[in-house]
Amino acid sequence: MSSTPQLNPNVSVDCVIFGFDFDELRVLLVDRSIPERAGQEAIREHLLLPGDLIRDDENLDQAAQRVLHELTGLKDIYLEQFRAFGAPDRASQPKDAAWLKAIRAKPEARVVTVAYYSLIKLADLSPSAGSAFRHATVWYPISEVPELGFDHNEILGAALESLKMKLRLQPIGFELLPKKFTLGQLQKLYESILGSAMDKRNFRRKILNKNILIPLSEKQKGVAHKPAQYFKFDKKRYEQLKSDNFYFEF
Amino acid sequence: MSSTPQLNPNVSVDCVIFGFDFDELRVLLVDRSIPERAGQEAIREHLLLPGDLIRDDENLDQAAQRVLHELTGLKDIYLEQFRAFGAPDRASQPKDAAWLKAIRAKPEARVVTVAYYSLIKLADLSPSAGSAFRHATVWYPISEVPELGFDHNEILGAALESLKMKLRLQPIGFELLPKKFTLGQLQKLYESILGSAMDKRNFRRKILNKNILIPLSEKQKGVAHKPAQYFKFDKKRYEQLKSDNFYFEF
DNA sequence: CCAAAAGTGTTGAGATTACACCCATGA
DNA sequence: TCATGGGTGTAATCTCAACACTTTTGG
Repeated sequence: MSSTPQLNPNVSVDCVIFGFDFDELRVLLVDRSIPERAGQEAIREHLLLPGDLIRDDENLDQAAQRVLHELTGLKDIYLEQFRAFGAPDRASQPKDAAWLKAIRAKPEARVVTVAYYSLIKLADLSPSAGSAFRHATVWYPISEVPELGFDHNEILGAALESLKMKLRLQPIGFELLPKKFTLGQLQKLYESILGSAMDKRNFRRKILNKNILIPLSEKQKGVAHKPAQYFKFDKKRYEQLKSDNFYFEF
Repeated sequence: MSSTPQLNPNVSVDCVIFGFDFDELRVLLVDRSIPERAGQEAIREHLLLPGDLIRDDENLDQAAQRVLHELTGLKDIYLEQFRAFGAPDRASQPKDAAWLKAIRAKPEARVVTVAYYSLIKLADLSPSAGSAFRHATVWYPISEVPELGFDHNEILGAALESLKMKLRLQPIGFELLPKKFTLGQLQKLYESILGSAMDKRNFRRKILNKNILIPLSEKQKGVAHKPAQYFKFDKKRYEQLKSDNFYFEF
C-alpha cells in the first residue's frame, strides 16, 4: 500500500471525480495533510485530487482505478483519460516539495501525470459514505474549490472543459449516470455542467428524439408534486449509433 | 543529440503528423533501422512515428517540438496533444526490444508515451524536401501504412479519430492549414479526413456563413480551368467565436 | 388549498438538403 | 474545341427556439 518497489518514479495518474446530487456539481478532493513527526513540521490542508504514482506492471487505466480506490474507496468507476500534464515545475512550490519529501521514495523525481475524469451520482453514495469513503475525502462545489497542491487547479479546470465537450457530443449515461433518472434530473445535470438554463419542452423533445431513453413503468414516490416518470438508457441503441459514426451535438 | 544525461527514462512523446497534398491524407513516418554493428544484427525496416524520450528540463509540448525537429527537420508546427499510451507491454515485441537495446541507455525501462498530432500541407514542403526533411522520413498514405513498431499503429488510429473529431467541431485552420487556399481545396481536405463526399454548393454556403474566411484578391494561376479565388482564415473572428463558447459542428 | 415540479403543442425563423447549368482557363 | 474544376440559386424539409397552461401529488 505505501511505497512498493514497483512504483514508477516518473509517471502518476490523477482523477477528477465529479459528483452530481441533482443540485450542484461537486468534485472529490482528498486531504493529504501529514501530521508532525520526527522533527518534521506538519503539512496541513494539503488538498489534492486523488492521484499517485503508477506501478510498472499496470497500464494507465488500471493505475487510475487502483489509485482512486486506495485513496477514496471508489471502485469500478468509468474513468476517461483526457490529458497529460508535465510542466517541469509542477512540484516546485515549497509546500508541494515538502509533501513529496515526506511520502515519496524519490521526492525530487520529475513527474508527468496522466489525468482522468468521471462523473458519478452523489446521491448513490452519500448514504454509505461512512463505508465507501475514507474520512479524508471531501466533496467541494466546483465554484468553491480552494487552492490545491501542485497544478491540480489547472487539471480540474481542464477536466471540466473536457466534461462539457463530452456532454455536448454524447449522451453521458451508461458509464457516467445512475440506472434510472427522471428527465428533470437529467436536465439539471446538463444545466449545471454547461452552466446555462434550458427550456423544459425543448430539452425533452431533443433528448427523447434521439431514441436512447427507455421509459420505465416505475414512477417517483414521496415527492410533493406530480410524480415523474423514470427512464433508463438504451445501451444497445446507443452503441449502434456510436458505431455508425453518429454524433449527438447537444 | 544522442543520449543526454537529462533524458527521462520513463516518458516519451510521439508525433502523428498528417500531411495533405489536396489529393490524399498521408502520415509522416521515420525509418529508424539500425545498421549491423559490433556483432549485433542489423534492425531493418523499423518504421516508427517520430518520437523519443523527453528531457527533464522541458515540458511535454516542448519535448514534442524538439523531438519532431530532431527526427524530421519540421519546426514550429502546431501540435495537439490527444492521449497518453502506457500499456506495460508496449515494447515487448522482440524487434522493438532489440531496437531499444541498441539506442537507449535504459532499454528495459517502462515507457509511457504522450501522443500529439498535427496536420500540415504537403505541397508547402515537398519542394524543399531535400533540406526540410531527413532522408529517413517517408510520407505514407494512411490507407497503406504498414506494420509499425511498438503500439504506433494504435496511436495512429487514435490520432485519426481525434483529427476527425476536431474537424467536426472546429474550422481547422490557423494552426493547421496553409495561409491561402481555395474552397475546392478546403472541401477536399474535409472529404478526405471525414471520408465522405459533400455537395459543393452546400459546402461553400456553410463555411462562408461562418464568416471566418476572408477572400483574397489573388487568384489561382496556371490551372487548366477557371481560376479559383484564394481565401485566408479570419483569425480574430475565429478567436472571438471560440471565446463565446461557440462550436462549429461541421 | 397551496406549493412545486411534471407534462404537453404550436408557430416562425433559420438551416440543411437535393439538384443542374454556365464560366474561365490551359492544352 | 475540349476537359477540368469554379462558381451560382431555389424549393422542400427539417430543426430549433420561444412561449403558457393544466396536472398530480404531499403538506
